[in-house]
Amino acid sequence: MDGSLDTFQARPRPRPLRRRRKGEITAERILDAAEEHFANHGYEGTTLRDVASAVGLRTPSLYNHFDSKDALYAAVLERGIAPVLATLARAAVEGDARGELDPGELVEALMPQLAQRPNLPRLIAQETLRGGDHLSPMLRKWIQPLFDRADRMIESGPAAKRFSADQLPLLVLAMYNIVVGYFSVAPLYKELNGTDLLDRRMVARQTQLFSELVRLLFGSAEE
Amino acid sequence: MDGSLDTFQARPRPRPLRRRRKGEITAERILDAAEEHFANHGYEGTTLRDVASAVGLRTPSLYNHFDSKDALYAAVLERGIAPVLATLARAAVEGDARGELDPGELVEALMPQLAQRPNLPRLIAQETLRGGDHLSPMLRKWIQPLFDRADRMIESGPAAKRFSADQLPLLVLAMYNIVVGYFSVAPLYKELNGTDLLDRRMVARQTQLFSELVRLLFGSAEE
Amino acid sequence: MDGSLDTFQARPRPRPLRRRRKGEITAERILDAAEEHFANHGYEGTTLRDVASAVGLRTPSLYNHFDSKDALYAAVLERGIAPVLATLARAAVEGDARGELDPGELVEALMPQLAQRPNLPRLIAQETLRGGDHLSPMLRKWIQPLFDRADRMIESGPAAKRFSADQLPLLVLAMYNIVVGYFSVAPLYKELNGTDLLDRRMVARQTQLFSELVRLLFGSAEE
Amino acid sequence: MDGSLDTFQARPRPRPLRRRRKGEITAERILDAAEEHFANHGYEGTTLRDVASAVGLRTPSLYNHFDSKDALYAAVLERGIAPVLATLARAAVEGDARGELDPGELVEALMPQLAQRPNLPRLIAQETLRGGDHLSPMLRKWIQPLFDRADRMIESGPAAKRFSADQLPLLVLAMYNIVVGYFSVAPLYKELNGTDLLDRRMVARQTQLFSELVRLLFGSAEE
DNA sequence: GATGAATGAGGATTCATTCAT
DNA sequence: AATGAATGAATCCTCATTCAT
Repeated sequence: MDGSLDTFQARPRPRPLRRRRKGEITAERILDAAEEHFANHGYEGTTLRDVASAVGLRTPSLYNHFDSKDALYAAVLERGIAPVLATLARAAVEGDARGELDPGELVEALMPQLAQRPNLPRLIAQETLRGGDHLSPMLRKWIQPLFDRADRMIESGPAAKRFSADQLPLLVLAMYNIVVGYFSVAPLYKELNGTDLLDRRMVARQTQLFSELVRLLFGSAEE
Repeated sequence: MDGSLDTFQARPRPRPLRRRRKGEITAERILDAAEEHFANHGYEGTTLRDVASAVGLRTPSLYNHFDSKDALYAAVLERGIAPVLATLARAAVEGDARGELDPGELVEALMPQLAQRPNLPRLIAQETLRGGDHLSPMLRKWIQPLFDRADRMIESGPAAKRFSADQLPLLVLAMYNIVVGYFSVAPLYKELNGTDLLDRRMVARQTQLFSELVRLLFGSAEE
Repeated sequence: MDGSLDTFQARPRPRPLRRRRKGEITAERILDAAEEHFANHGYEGTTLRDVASAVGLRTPSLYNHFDSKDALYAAVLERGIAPVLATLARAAVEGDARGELDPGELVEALMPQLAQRPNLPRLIAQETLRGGDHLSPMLRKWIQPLFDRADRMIESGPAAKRFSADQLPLLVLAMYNIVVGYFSVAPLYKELNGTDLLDRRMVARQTQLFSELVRLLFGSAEE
Repeated sequence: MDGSLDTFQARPRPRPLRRRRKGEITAERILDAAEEHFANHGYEGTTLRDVASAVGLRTPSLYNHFDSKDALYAAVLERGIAPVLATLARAAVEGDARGELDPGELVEALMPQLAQRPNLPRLIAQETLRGGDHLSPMLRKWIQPLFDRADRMIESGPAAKRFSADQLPLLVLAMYNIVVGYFSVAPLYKELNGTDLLDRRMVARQTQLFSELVRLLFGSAEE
């Protein structure tokens, strides 16, 4: 439950948790800064100098930790997306176990996680816009099953009664866009409206609204 | 006195299409190419050489038509966004006239328009992600009232009975994200799933789904 | 005394003075603007666009009047320098005729002429700094005899008694620099001190000072 | 506590000159090359490629040492002008101390210094011609007091008896132009006459002539 | 592990010049 | 005679990357 790569990558080593080497810490700080810049300015809009100076380093030092700009980008994506996928996977497994998956529950697990790392969804949005052109193969590997699973989950759920089979994937897509879009729009929204969507209360409100929405659409028919 | 402005503003111009100056045509083609690249790769990810060579020109020739990369970008945004706003404005006016605005109708007017120029929503998404940082003041001027109007429309509509005042703006935002996201995801979706979201049938399906959704949420209570 | 090329080039044609073609007028205006810019910013610092727009034309139109930037530059130099040389030549001839040349007189003839076209000396200064590198051959042809004649004039004058033969050329050079420098410095001087060296009174003062100086150095010994 | 700062701040450092960092040497060589080109071709006539290749570098390497062409230019001016000003200042102080400043002495101190770096006066001439337009504020700061001081020195000197108060500043200007002009003309002079004004003997001769001149004009009245 | 220095590739932009209109 | 459009060449500058220290 400590997030980070471990949740995702099985568990290979006996955990050197005690004290991470200085280098590891630096690498982490680089990843943080890079995530921030990549999320805000996209891949091409981010220069290694930006990243380096955000960490208090000179550009060449980055190469002590990452092989290239591309590698850094991949690492950022990987580190960010892994725990999200883990969450989804866990929810799916549990749902399967219980025989039915409560989509509202899933939402309530996912939203706070994204809210804690709002750069993630924005990063994904950037990638999505790039349209698979520069899309890292890794991401492709992950998004694919995600959509598949979602489709299957829903086809077998109560939503199938309310919408035609044709519409179900589009519905999933819509939900996806609501979530990713919420975080993507946040900075602009704040600048325009003054309201900070990343504020805890706003996130809570959105989570509630969204889970209501999801239950309304996919949930058990009793509503 | 029927000088140049008329040619630009709407009117039954004397001999309109017959022969636009070669330069105007070129400028239009540049705008097309630029829209495509900006939508796919963002501002920084687009090079003037890309644009020029897509039009069959050398880079410096672009400067015969636009003052700078920035000016080109602004022109692309302006040309693209204007008609969309016009649609929205028209719908709003009609709605006001009738005393009530049917959101489903609005959707059914908007979606095909966006589908015809799918770069537009993607362009807006790019801008949104950039977070108002590079956001052209023009865009700011347009988005602001858009949100305001949507909020007001809804507050006075039947949705106000179903959702709390707090949630209404978030609902609007969600609708916005569904639309913009739909087109943003299209290329990637096609690459992953094989389904082309921009295909006429898919757009129709999405339009229908979306307008149902909108009516479900905002529409008259009888549903 | 009407300046212009005629004074210099003997007198070939019967003078189409009646009405110059529009083209000639335009050419003249181009020369004026070019002179201004070349004098202020040097050859490389002047763009044809600057010149053209100072005349209210577009760049390509210049090519209807001059073959190239270089040709324009040469024309500016030629038009400007010719009358000055004519003045000097006339003074020399008269001096020869009288058996002795009064340098003070020469100064008093030259200074007002330069003051009327202060761009000229600045242009020459620019050229001089370029050091013969880009120095138009034409200019070379003119400056050479100028120095020679000055040297001869002085060697045979009373200054030869007061200064060694070695020093005489340097003295001539100094006088040259005083004059050219005066006009070269003018704009900066105005900006720094507020005093406009090109003002009529200042020029008069400088002319008087300078001719005193010249008489003091080169003049008849009785002083 | 004798950490890093001491090494940086002035002090009898342990081994100072032994080995300047390679970068410092390169920067110096860049300054040399830039000075040469700026003096000969002016700011606009100088390309960074010229400078770089004169040092045996590629253009982008210059940016490891100077922030921009402008910054390089400013550095050249600063480095060149500082010692000259120091000389003038020293002379002024000594003159003040003795109660009277011998202008001849000043000349004899200044001329050899300029002769050693003849690019300097040419650089100043270039700047002067540009007329304060691009004139670095730094330069402005320096030239201003220079003229002021010169004026004051002379007003209180014996020259005030020989010339009217009106003429004194013009006299100072003339002296300035003689000096700056001498070096500015040198390359052209050599090409035209064959005589190298920068040759030691010529400089000596000019120095003598000039100091005679100065003494004649400003010096004690006994002449 | 950090960095100063160097550089090839490329990016936006300017410029002189040409040509068809 | 004037100009809109096009362009090769060149300019300043940035960037990712390398390497020696």
